[in-house]
Amino acid sequence: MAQVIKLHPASSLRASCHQCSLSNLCLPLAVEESDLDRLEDIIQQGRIFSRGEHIFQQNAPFRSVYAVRSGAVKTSIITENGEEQVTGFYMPGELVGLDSMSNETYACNAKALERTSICEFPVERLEDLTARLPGLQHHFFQLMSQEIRGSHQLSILLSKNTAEERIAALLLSLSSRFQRRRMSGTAFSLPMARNDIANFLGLAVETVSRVFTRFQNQGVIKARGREVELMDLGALQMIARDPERQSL
Amino acid sequence: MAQVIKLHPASSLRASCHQCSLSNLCLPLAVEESDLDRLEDIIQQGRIFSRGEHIFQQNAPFRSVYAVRSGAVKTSIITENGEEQVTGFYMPGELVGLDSMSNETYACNAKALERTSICEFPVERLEDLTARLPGLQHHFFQLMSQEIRGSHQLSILLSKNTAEERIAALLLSLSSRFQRRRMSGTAFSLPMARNDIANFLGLAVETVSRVFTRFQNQGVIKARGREVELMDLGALQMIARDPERQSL
DNA sequence: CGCAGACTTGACCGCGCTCAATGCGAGTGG
DNA sequence: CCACTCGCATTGAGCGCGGTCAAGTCTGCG
Repeated sequence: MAQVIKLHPASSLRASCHQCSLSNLCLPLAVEESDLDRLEDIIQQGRIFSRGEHIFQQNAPFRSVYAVRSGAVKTSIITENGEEQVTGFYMPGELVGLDSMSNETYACNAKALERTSICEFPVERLEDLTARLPGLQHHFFQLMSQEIRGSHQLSILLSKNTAEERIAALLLSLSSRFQRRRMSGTAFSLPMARNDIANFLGLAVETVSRVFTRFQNQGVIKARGREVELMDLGALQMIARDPERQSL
Repeated sequence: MAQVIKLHPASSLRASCHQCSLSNLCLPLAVEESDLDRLEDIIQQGRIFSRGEHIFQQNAPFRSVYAVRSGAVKTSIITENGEEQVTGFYMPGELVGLDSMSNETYACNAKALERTSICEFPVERLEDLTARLPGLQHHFFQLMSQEIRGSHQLSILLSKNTAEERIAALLLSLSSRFQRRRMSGTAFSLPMARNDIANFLGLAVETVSRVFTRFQNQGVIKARGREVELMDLGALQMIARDPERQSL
């Protein structure tokens, strides 16, 4: 079982919310510098999970929410008939586990898609803290609200859009999330397998594969394995946005 | 524009969170009696909306979340291409608007499906209060978390299940929500039109209609217009749950 | 080097969408 | 009271997107 890695003296780790390049994503701008110290006191920072390792498992007792620091995380639910449904992909700066805050147990599985560094927020102490820091409470309301809206967006995607539209939307979402981290928004490596993409988007793997090659033949993307290059962002946006697009 | 109705002296209105038969749905059991008084101070109670009237509109400045007291509410998003997507139906005791707490504006429209009574929670004052009452804060985290999970469930329904399974699941959801209010869980009147059901479930109206008649021919339900009677709950659960069901 | 898992490609078919017509109940006015 | 209309619901015919099944190919890892 992975443990908190202590490569540095505690003081160096303590300081890292301030230093962390993600702090304005994962943490609120609204949180004062002084409040940041209080937050850091309760956080377990930088635990490493290797590829395929679970961060938490469905139905395990709920203790913490988790921020992705590097790498990528996939969340999924095992339905009553034993099938897996991928509910989300989480990139650095994003919070995992907010959907479990109503329960005594985790509502989904969270698994590292690659070597991933995670910060842990124990909820019991977090709720004490949010009660004392109105800015932090507001931030958490915001984060959860965003999660709801994101999930609504996903529902729309799944219920109204074609395979091409769904995949274009996913590629654009990943693009903007890479770009937010000052990485290339047009050439990146997909952290997840085709299977996960298909499952997440409610498609068959074969369909995902076909759409990828179709996009490639149209010159919209280049893809080899998990390496993707978005050649024509405009075209992708057209595809994702406009169900009634005419040509190409 | 509808105004707060003042049929009773203020004192009578003031007391009604205690009296309200929904209080253990809409409000936390965790909230102490004494805290309930504080909550009541900030609530606008019992405003009436007639059928088709908006409770709030997408992109309007966000001020409040709303609890349904009687009637029913439909929320929807207008997408960039001008299409409507129904994101939820809200019954008495349920909170509307939680998906907007990350924003300065409402993320969706909320419309009364029938004559509906609504309690309003101004968020600015609510956040002050939740910061002082840990139980209330916890309750709101729970409510929002439930909303996320519900939306994930919807995503699964939309991405994995057939038309019959989706409709069976909706009927069962409505059934249990009516039952929670001590109303019949087997015979009720749908608050929404077929169109809304279709939109919500990502289906065509024609498909909804066909599935209703198919269910009826199988003796699983009786339906005439919006009046529905669930004849065989077990069968419905079978249909909703098990994609690999054999007979019937 | 060889195997397993991931990805691609092809052939076929069925669910659910589209288009179009009809049924039906409620509200309106002559 | 009936004729008319309008919105909503139902029913039918046809078809296309994407699922399923089945090979085949590529890739990485031991």
